[in-house]
Amino acid sequence: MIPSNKNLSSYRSYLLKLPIFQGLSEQQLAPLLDTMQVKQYHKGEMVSFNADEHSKLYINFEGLFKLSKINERGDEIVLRIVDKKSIVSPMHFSQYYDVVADFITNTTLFYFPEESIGKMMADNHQFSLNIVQFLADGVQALMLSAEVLQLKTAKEKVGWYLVHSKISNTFELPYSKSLIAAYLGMKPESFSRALGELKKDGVILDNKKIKLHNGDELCGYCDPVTGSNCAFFKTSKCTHS
Amino acid sequence: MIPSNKNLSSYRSYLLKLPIFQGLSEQQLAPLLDTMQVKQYHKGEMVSFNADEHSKLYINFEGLFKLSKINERGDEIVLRIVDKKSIVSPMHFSQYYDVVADFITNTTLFYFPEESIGKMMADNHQFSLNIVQFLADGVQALMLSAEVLQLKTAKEKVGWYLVHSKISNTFELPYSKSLIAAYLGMKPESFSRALGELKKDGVILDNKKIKLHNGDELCGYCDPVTGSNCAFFKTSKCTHS
DNA sequence: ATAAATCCTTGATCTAGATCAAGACTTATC
DNA sequence: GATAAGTCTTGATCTAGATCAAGGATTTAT
Repeated sequence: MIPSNKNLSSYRSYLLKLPIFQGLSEQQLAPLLDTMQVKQYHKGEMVSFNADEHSKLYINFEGLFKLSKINERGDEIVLRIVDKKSIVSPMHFSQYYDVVADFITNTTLFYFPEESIGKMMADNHQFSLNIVQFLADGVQALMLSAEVLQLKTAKEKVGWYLVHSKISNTFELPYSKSLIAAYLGMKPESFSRALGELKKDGVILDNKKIKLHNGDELCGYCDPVTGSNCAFFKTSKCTHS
Repeated sequence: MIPSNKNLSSYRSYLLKLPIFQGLSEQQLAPLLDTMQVKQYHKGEMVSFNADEHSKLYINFEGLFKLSKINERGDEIVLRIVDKKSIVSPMHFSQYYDVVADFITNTTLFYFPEESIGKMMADNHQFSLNIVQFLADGVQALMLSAEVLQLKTAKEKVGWYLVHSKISNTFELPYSKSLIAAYLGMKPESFSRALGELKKDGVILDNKKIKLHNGDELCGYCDPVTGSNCAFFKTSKCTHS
C-alpha cells in the first residue's frame, strides 16, 4: 500500500524502529506521529530544500535522492546520498542556506512540521537526545567526507568506498557508479580508471558485487569508524591497531 | 589573571554571555559551572582529540588552534579554525573518530566532562536546545565549507574568504595567509597568486586590511548565509535577490 | 525481441593548481 | 639595530584528474 495522508497509522511500527525514535513508546510518540504528513516526489525532480519552505524534518520512507549544491558552471557536490530510513532536517538550516534535493528514484517522504518536533523535544528528553545524536552523526559524517574528498587520490577514494560497501552492505555497491563517483567528487571516467587500478591489486567489481583475491586487499583503504563495524576489527588482519 | 582550577568563579560572567549558555541563569548553570576545568596548551603542540581521552566539551577561552586531519603523505585538511569563544565537543564524536588539534598560539581551554553536560541537558531544556543549535551550526558550516572547497576555483575561494572577513571581521583578515590558505584547501603560493588576480579587479590587501576600489568588487563571491549579515543585504547593491 | 536510452569504459589531450626553487619582506631575538 | 627565523611572493615546471570524443555494455521501453 502506498502511504497517503489517510492511512498513516499503519506505519507506526515502522517508525518506532527508527533510531530517531529510539527509547520512545508509541504512547509517548502519539502526539508527534499525529502531525505526520506524506509527500511523493518523482524521479528527475529537483527541489530546493531551504529552511523557508521546508522547515521540517523528513524521513525517507521509500526511494533515493541526493542533497547537492551546484555552481554557475554546473559542477556539483553531493553532500549526502539519502536512502531509505535516512533523515533530513532543513528545519536545522539557517534561513538563508539551501541545498538541492535531486530525486534519483520516485520517493515517498514522511515529514513533521518544525513545531511538532520542537514540542516533542520540550516534552521528552529522550527525543532531544536522539536529535542531538542525529546532528552529531551528521557533523562526523561531514568531517569524514571532507577528509576523503580533500586528502585521498582517486584510487584511494574508490578503495575507501568499496571497503565501506564491503563492511556495511555485504560486498555490494549500493548505488550506480556515477552516483558514487559524484559523491566522491570525481568524474565517472576517473572512477572507472581507478577501478582498473584496483583490479590489478586483486579487487574485482563484478556487476556491483565486490570480489577479492585474498580478502584483505581493501583493508589499507579502511578508516577506523568504518572498521569498527568489520568482523576483523582489531584482529591481526586489521590495520587499525 | 591567568585562569587556574582555583580561580574559575571569576569567569562566570564571561561564560554566561556565550551562545551555548544563552537563556540560562547563573543559578541554573551553577551545577555545571562547578565541574568546569582548565587546561593550557602551548604553541606548536599537537593533540589528538579523540572521544576516548577527550570526551568533553571544550570552550576556547584564549588562543587559537586548528582541527585538522593529516594523511600519510603529510597533506592536511583544516576542518575548523577554533578561535576565542568557539566550542569543540569531542564528546559528540564516535569512539573511533579523531582529529588533531594543532595549537597556533598558546591556548587556554575551559572544559566540562561529558557527564556534567549530559546532566545539564537532562535538567534543563533550554540547554539541550543550545546544544542542538551548536551542532546544527556545525553541520551547516561543514556543508558550506565542503561546497567552497569542492566547487570554487582558487580565486573564488580567496574572494569568498575576503568577503567573509569584510562582513564578519570588518575588513580585516583574522589569521595568517598560510592558515587561511590551508583552511581553503590550497597552498600559500596559490593563495598569493589568487590575491594577485583579485588585485587586478580592485581588491587590495594591505597588511591584512581589505581595501576596495569601488566597494562592491567582492559581492560576486558572497554566499547568502554570509550575506545576511551584510549592511547591503537584499538592497540593489546585493547579488542575493 | 528489438529499439532506444542510459550508463560505463577507454584513449588522447588539456589545465588548474601543486611542487620546486630562490629571493623579498616581516617579525622576533639577542 | 643586527641577525636570525618565519612568512610571503614570483617564476618555471610538473601532474592528477578533467575534458572531449567515440565505442561498448546494460537497462528500460515498446
